[in-house]
Order: sequence, then structure tokens, then C-alpha cells
Amino acid sequence: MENIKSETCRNGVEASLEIIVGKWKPIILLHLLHGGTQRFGEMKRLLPNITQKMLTAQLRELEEQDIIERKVYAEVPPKVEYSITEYGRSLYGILQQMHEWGVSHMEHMAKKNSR
Amino acid sequence: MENIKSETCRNGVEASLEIIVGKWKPIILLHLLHGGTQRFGEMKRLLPNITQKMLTAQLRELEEQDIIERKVYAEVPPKVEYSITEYGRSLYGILQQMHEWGVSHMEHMAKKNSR
DNA sequence: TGGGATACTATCATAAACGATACTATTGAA
DNA sequence: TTCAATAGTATCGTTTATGATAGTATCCCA
Repeated sequence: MENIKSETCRNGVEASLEIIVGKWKPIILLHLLHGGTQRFGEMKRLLPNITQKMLTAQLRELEEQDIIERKVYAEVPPKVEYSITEYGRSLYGILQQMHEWGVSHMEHMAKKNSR
Repeated sequence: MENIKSETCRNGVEASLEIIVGKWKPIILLHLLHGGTQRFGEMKRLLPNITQKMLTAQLRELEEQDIIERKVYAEVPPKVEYSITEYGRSLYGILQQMHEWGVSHMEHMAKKNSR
């Protein structure tokens, strides 16, 4: 407990949310955190329902925010690799905590709805 | 580090996001966490730009999820008080961590953009 | 000469989140 | 008898997020 006051705070929490929120970002981050470097096509295969447009858009945003790194190889056919940056890795704690809380929350709600 | 695998994980992280995501939810939660019990009208005053519709909607969702409690007094004019539940309080760690990471992230981006 | 492979971009369409505004019910007090 | 006070709902409109689909560039290989 401390200086997490409503106003300042709001900005901090929202800045974090900006990174991890969205239909695809959490799973993109987790795949990169767990699976390491991946090519565009691999990622697309891992997210069967995402469109190319969405995948590119999400990756570009994460790159802009220094969370992931994009490495283009000058080959034909093209090859582009994505990986988590060291900085991006600092998100792991938050994701971990959200994961744990979320899993127990799902149990909580399941219990509630079975009453 | 452990069982936070992409698939399971995704659900956990997204379950958490469902609670705290939105234009108003983080600040609503923080106000209730810091300020304790509040009446509807007080909350509305604290969130100058929110519409009544939005405020009610967000409060109802949080109530559904057991994060906040809604107490109606049978008076005229009406009086309704909102407060964080004990269960809701378990979100504090996540919000705290997001706050800290977010603040440092804002600094990180500020530095980057001033180069 | 015509695919196939890869990582895109462009255009248009739909869905979800958010907002503006007006309306309701109740009662005591002016 | 009209108004203030409070906590809402209802209806419609806008903005933002997401999706479907088609097109682009390059080089090799059959």
C-alpha cells in the first residue's frame, strides 16, 4: 500500500492496460514469452482465427512500445522474426499474477453459478 | 515460472482483464479501494465525464462479478452505497503492480520519444 | 510462362464500446 | 402545485475494435 492514488494511478494502470489489452495481445505475448522467437507465419498458425491484418497491427503496436523486436531478413521469400525484448520480459510478473488471479476467479464464478 | 502455458494462461489472463478493462473500471476500482464506501452520486462527481448510463453499467458488472457490493437504502430520495468486497480487495496486488509497471513504462516511452 | 512461398497492405464491412439526451418514480418542502 | 433531490432506464448516435477479402512484391523452380 502506498502512493497508488486515484489520479496518478489511473494513468499507470491504464498505461499497462494499453499494452496487454485486446483480443489478441495477451496470447501473442504469452506465445512469444514461452515459445521464444517466432516467424510471422508461425504466429499466424498458432492463432488460427486471427487475420493477417490484425496480427500485423498488434505486432506493430507491441514493437512501437518496445515490447517485442522485429527482425527482417533480406531473403526471398521474406522472413521476419519476432521476439520479446528484455524490456518486454518485465511484463512477465504482471501476466503471471493476472493468470493466477484469473484462474481462481474463474473457479469462483463457476462455484457461484452452480448454486 | 511454471504452469503459465499459452492455452490455460490465456484464459486466466483474459478473465482478469475482463474485470479491470474499460475506460472507467480501473478508476472506479481505485476510488472504491482508496476512498471506501461511496454513494452513486459521489462516484459520479469523482468521474466528471462519465454518463449515468455508463456508471450504472460498470457498477452492475462489477457487482455481478462479486468485486463490489451494492447496498440500497429504502429512503426517499434514494440512497445506494457501493463498496469493494473482501473478494474484490484481492485485486489490489494486480492493480498495484500494473500501476508501478505503467508508471515506469510511461517514463520509458517519454525517454524514447525525446531522443 | 506460370505457380508457390512469405509477409505484408488496402478497402470495405460488422460488432462492441462508449456517449448524449430525455425520461421515470418518490416524497418533503417552498 | 410545483420543484429539488437521487438513482436510476430508454433510445438513439458515434467511435473504436475487429473481421473478410483481395491485392502486392520478389525470386526460384518446374
